Amino acid sequence: MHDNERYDPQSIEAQAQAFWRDSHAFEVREDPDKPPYYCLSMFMYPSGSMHMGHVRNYTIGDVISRYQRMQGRNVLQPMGWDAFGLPAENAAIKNKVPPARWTYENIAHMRGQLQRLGFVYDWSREVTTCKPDYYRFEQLMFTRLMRKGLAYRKNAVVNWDPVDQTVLANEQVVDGRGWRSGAVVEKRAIPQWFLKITDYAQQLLDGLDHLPGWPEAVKTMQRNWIGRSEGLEVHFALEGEPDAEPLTVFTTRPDTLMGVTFLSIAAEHPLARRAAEKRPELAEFIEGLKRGGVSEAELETQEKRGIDTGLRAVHPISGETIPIWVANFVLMNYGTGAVMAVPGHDQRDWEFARRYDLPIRMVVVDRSVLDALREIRHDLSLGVGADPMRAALEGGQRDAYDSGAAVRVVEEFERGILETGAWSEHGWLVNSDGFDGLDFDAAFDAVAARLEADGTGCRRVNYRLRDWGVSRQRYWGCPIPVIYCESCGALPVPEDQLPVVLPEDVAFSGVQSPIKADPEWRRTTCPQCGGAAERETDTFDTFMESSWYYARYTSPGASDIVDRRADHWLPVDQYIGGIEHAILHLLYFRFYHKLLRDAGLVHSDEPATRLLCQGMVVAETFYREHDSGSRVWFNPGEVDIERDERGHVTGATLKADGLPVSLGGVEKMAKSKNNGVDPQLMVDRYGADTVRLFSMFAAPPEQSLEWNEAGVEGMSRFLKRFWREVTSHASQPDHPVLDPAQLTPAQRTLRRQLHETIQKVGDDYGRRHAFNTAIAALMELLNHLGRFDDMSEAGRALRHEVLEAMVLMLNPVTPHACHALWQVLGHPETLLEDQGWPQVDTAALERDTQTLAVQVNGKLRGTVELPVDASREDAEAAARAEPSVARFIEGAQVRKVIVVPGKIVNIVVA
RNA sequence: GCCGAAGUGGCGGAAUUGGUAGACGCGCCGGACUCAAAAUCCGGUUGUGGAAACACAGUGUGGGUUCGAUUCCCACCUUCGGCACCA
Repeated sequence: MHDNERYDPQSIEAQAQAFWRDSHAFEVREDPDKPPYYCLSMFMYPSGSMHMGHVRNYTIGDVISRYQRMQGRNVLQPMGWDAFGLPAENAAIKNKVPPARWTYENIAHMRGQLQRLGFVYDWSREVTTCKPDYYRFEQLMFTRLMRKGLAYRKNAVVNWDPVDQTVLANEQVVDGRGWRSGAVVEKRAIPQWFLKITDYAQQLLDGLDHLPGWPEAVKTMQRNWIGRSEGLEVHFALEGEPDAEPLTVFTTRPDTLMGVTFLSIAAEHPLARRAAEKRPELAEFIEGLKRGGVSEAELETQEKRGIDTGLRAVHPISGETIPIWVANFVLMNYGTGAVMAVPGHDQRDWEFARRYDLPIRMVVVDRSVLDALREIRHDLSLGVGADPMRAALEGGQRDAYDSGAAVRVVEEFERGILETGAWSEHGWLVNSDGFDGLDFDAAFDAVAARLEADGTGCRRVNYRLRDWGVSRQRYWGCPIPVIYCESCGALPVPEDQLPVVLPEDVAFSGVQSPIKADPEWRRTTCPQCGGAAERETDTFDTFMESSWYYARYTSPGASDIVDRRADHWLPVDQYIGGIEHAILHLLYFRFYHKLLRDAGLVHSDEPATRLLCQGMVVAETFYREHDSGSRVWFNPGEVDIERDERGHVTGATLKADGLPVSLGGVEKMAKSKNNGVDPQLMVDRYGADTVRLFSMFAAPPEQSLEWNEAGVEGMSRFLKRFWREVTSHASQPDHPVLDPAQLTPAQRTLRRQLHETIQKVGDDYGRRHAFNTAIAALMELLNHLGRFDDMSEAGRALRHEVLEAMVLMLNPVTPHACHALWQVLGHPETLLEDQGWPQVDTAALERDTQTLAVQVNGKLRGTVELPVDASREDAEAAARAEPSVARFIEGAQVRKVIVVPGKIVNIVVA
């Protein structure tokens, strides 16, 4: 039996955790009699020790899992390790430990931390992605994709450190320089493996419409990332080379075709390279563009620069000569690597044209300009085309025809386009030969028809999404299962030779991958001709492992990627992870599920039906500035906050010396600002339940959560109070039985509050995932109970009902305390095995009266208490009679009265 | 640069479908208990004016729609997340 007075989290938690562990309480099997529920939290990168972001993510998953289990579902909640990746290599260099050893030690430590927080996983399904028993199936899948033609090899650009002679991750490029060597990074094209995610672009887009349980923000970001656009491919013949391959561009604005004044191509475009052979200044310019990294943020924020290639194209409709420029903002891997420039109607082209003095032409106008032009045309009997219009505007005839106003409208609009900036809205065409007067849609169709008839273009759907480059030139990753043979080419490693094992016991200097440095490892024989051959030494992007782990959990020990058990559990019912994964991981995850489906391994279209993206954990920062300007950061635990008598923060002092420190604002918990709070320390100080409770209470799950130790103490106080309330009630010798029909008004009120709380908490946990308000409702209920000092038999019976329901409702968040208190309340069985969610007694919810707010002209002036069945007339009469209201309508004319039953009466007076 | 999100008391946040802004917690102020302190319990706490009743203002800024807007629309500001090799 537990100590009836004092709440001692350390011993309670040790007992509960031992029980869950020893009884294998959360290991599940497929059970035809119970509805399955698959609750998945994003698995852990084994960085060394758990941080608050993990605590938050996994508490959410654990609360949902335990809640769903109380709803009678067969809940699968697994955990694993996303164990390959760059940090292990960095740690290896720093600490002179092989990446494998560092990783396995971290996993062992962090697994213990998860258990100490009371997160209950089915550990029999644990996956560790750096082990051959996991990655052999990743290799198997890849070889199958190769055979299907969904994996292919092509050149792609990477960040190259010319000093270290190595490829750098974008993260390792700081201000355009290698993070270790400090050398200016270059772009370099090397052959790499790709998966054809673009073949699935339309499916990935359409699938979003069938995911009502995913946040709109994530779906919108994915839609924009996939970036479907409908437009035209336009072929511009090269001047003087009618038989050469034309320069093809893609445009979503065919209505602006007649406003093209130049073409822009990427530096890597074949035409640019060809032209550079004859023009040293062009070659130099292109060479200069190789400096710097490859990240899109870096490319897109660069100053827009370009150079004339000297090549000329022919406009497919007007036959005009159009110059071809190389521009640094044109990306080779988007569209065709070439764009038509319409400076009058595209802001980026406009800026480029102004900078290099290229012509700007107005070919689309708004309604008012179109009408003005029509007026001028009528008066002057001229067409809308460029030259007649110019003649009309410049010919000095405007006054003679009394069209000055119309002329000014046109001139002003055109001046805007020439001098202020591009007009990029849809409008009506002018200066466009036979297309004048057409609107966007009509022009689109007319231009498409014209080009298709001439063979100079066609309609086309284009996606922004690019194929997924999966090659990494690193050691600590899954080896790509490919063999290169001089005579047979690139071949998949035969299935019976998998896995291709990554050696773990290696010396790692950081400059070169040990498997690249080891000729023995590389050497193999060709599976086709039996001749000497070499292995691929690149490894997979770690997003490969995290794209299918959710499926492997369903089929532990399966001899294929997954087995039939996958369809029992999939799709995942609830997936939980950080918003930073909104695009990349979650798109690859969805893509991979479709690959598994098309391989016949699963029979659903999407991997997860509901998604919750939790926010970051942030904390206040504290620092002192040295004379040199450098800052020393102090952990929140080392600092005391000072306040004035109103509670405003006035400053902070360091505990160590009592002298002031500066406040640096609230930031994401990070080593660089030393504001990380160690979960382990918090668990040691307050217990896991308190840490879990605070992380669920302090903010709604999708917002950022500010860690604040005073708030943690508040949660500890609540749990102590609850513990005392239950234990002192349980110390009463007898247990009267509740008769709901025989209650006093005060008892009925408390019972109504209880059942309203049951209703709200269930809705908050299950539907809204608003754990913070669920906990607030339980706190309120405890406050009501604290004021309820009825020690009659009925009063004590009601208290018992309230406390029992509260133990059940708090159980998902604070399972250790509830495990103990359930027994304190006299239940011989454990809460886990036998108890469902408390039932709402709808009879207890009924009320006799309700409160209506009364407004005069929308301002609250009072409230009235009325029977629940009061009519609108009764409500209006009671509202008018209320003295605080009557004052404001006296002597005024009542224009209108709005009655919203059960809510409000608004009296509108003149 | 592009895509997405957020902004409410001293602080974290609540207000679920356009209907009483500030639930709940922290902090602070006052009180009880105590020789005292801690712990605990009780009360108060958006701002301004007022002894009070009460009045006025108030949800990032500026506009708009509505009987009524934290909630819907337009523009803007600030902060945060992502941008394809961090995971």
